[in-house]
Amino acid sequence: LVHATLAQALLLETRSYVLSIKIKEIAGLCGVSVGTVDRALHNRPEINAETKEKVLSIARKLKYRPHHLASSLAKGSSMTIGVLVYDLRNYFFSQLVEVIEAKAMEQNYYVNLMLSHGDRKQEIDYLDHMRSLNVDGIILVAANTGAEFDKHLNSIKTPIVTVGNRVSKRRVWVGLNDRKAMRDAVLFICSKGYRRIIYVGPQIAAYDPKSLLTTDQRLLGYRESLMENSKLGSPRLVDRSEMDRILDVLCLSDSPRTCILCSADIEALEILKVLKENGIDIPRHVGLMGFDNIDVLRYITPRLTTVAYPISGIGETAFKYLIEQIKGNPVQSITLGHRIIEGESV
Amino acid sequence: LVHATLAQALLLETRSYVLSIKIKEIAGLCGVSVGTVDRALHNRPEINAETKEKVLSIARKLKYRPHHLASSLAKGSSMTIGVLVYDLRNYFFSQLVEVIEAKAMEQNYYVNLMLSHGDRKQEIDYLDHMRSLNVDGIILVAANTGAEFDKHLNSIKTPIVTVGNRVSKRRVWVGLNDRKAMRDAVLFICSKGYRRIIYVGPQIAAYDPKSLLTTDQRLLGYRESLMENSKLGSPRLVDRSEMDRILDVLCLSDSPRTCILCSADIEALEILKVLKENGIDIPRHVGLMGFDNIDVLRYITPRLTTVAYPISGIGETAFKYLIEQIKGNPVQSITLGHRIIEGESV
DNA sequence: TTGTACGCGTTATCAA
DNA sequence: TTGATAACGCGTACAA
Repeated sequence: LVHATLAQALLLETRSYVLSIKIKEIAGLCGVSVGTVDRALHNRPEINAETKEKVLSIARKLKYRPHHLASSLAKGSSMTIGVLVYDLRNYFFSQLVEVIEAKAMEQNYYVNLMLSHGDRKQEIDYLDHMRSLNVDGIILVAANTGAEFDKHLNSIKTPIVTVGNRVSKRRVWVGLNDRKAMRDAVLFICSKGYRRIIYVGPQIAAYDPKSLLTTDQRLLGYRESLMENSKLGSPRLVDRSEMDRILDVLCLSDSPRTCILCSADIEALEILKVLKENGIDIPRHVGLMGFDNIDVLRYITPRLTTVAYPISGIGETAFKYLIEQIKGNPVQSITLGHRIIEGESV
Repeated sequence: LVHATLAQALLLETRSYVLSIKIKEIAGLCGVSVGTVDRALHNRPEINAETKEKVLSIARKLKYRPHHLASSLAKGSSMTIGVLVYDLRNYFFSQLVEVIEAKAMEQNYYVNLMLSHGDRKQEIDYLDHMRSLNVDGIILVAANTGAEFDKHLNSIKTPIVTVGNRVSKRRVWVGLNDRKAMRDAVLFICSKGYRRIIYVGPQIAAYDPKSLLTTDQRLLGYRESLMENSKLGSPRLVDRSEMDRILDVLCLSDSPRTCILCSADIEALEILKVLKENGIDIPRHVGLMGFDNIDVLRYITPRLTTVAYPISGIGETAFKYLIEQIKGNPVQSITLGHRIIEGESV
């Protein structure tokens, strides 16, 4: 403080709480160089204990805070991971993000969350944006798939972990075997004596059997197991957008025992609502099965039968794998387990 | 291109798609200065049409993308707004964030979303972090309240709009009149013939009547209207954490007609579950009312009576007001309307 | 132990 | 119409 000029002393008085203070100003106030201030702030060894204490005390007094942009630019790293998901109203995503954020905080990482709304252009744009923010790694629930996009991801020289939707089979990924899970669902329904299974999901018409998107994998699982199981008849698909057709398709009067299998709980809830409104009893008149085990199911009656998987586990694993990659350690993809939750609806 | 050296030509071949290219490199390839490249990229008038075209074509070819950190640091602005909320599993927040993100995208703003988890220290830390990111404005659902925090917010020289919880009465804020809304809820319940109203909410014990937090305002509204209405008896409060006590408190046998009023729908759903499990019929044995009108209510039977308000409107308004502030236009706080949704539970 | 000076990638202000 | 150069705030190798 002895070196402080009048102007600097004044600055100490008035500027605290007003403008953010810079390393250079602290240096001026302490009568040392910016290098020394830096050494004090990052407690490096090469510094005298007294000067260090002086610098730190002034820094505290003036509530110094490093300017993150500047430091990230200089270091080429930002202690930040980018997280890119579709949408937050979807329980899977909000839960996933919560877990990742909590884990990141523990390890002093910041999270930069972006929403693609499932828009492929937007997704690419945000990924490029993330790169230009010097994020240290990216957790991605991809809307794009395929070789070209995979190549684009490679061109971003940042570690990436994909979650849920797979971009390609080579890329690091954390998720579950959606196809197998849906096959298990069909088997489960069968075991309960149903002889017809209708599938309801989004964008049924645009379904691509080669796609690695979870929705397509789920539909694929359903189709496959129906094809293999002759007594179930051929697959019957209803698009989410034509939910009102569900009653026609059911043709309750003459049908064999029927179950509606949904690509997601949220579809199942929508159908449940329609069925209730039409006085159709579940599971007496028709069975209903969901997928995801979203949290609100605990408030729904009848208890919905569904497929559960560890969302928190997926989030934790994705983060852990990302950190490993950032550290330079190689990691592999992992498939987490699923299980059927038997409710009262099948 | 004529000015490109061999090394530079090589660079053009191999480096595209590999590393991000910089303005300086484009300048080198085009044989112009960085200033000129900048003029071309930001199509400023002071540039020759030909050179501009040349620069732009190279930039396109090499997929130039401005480095956001560097540009934000230099400009002192980042075309980014910070959004700080509690938690994303809460429908109010996820919906709010979705709307803000959509609006921001329309106007070419990026969003940097952070989660405070309701932690006051964390909140302050993240706000400081935002400042050090040169965000142009902040939308804040505050966990802190009071004069001191208000002062701290003033010290951040960034436009701020608070949502929901008020920090102080002077600060720009968008929300609803929670207190009045809860008073209306009590009146509504009364009008249905109930003579006892029990209130369920979080942290009842820590309730501070001077606080501007929405939860406290809601509880205040309940207390006030009960005090003023002698035939309802004195207020009875049950903390969320002791939900199991609810049945004892009810004392269904000897009681006057009772309704449970909840600080939020999510509490009401929890109670609904308990009541259902105990075979208590709603609204015959007891009434139940929520607050928030969260989206999942559409799947719940009986239809829950609740208080609704325009979440999207709040988000849009908050964003609009923030942009106005960023432009330097003064804005005032605004209270949006609420209304009671009459279900089948009261 | 400390100070200097350059680099991070862009923007902006001068001269030329 | 251009180019050189100083910011932006911090990190760091190198010299002292």
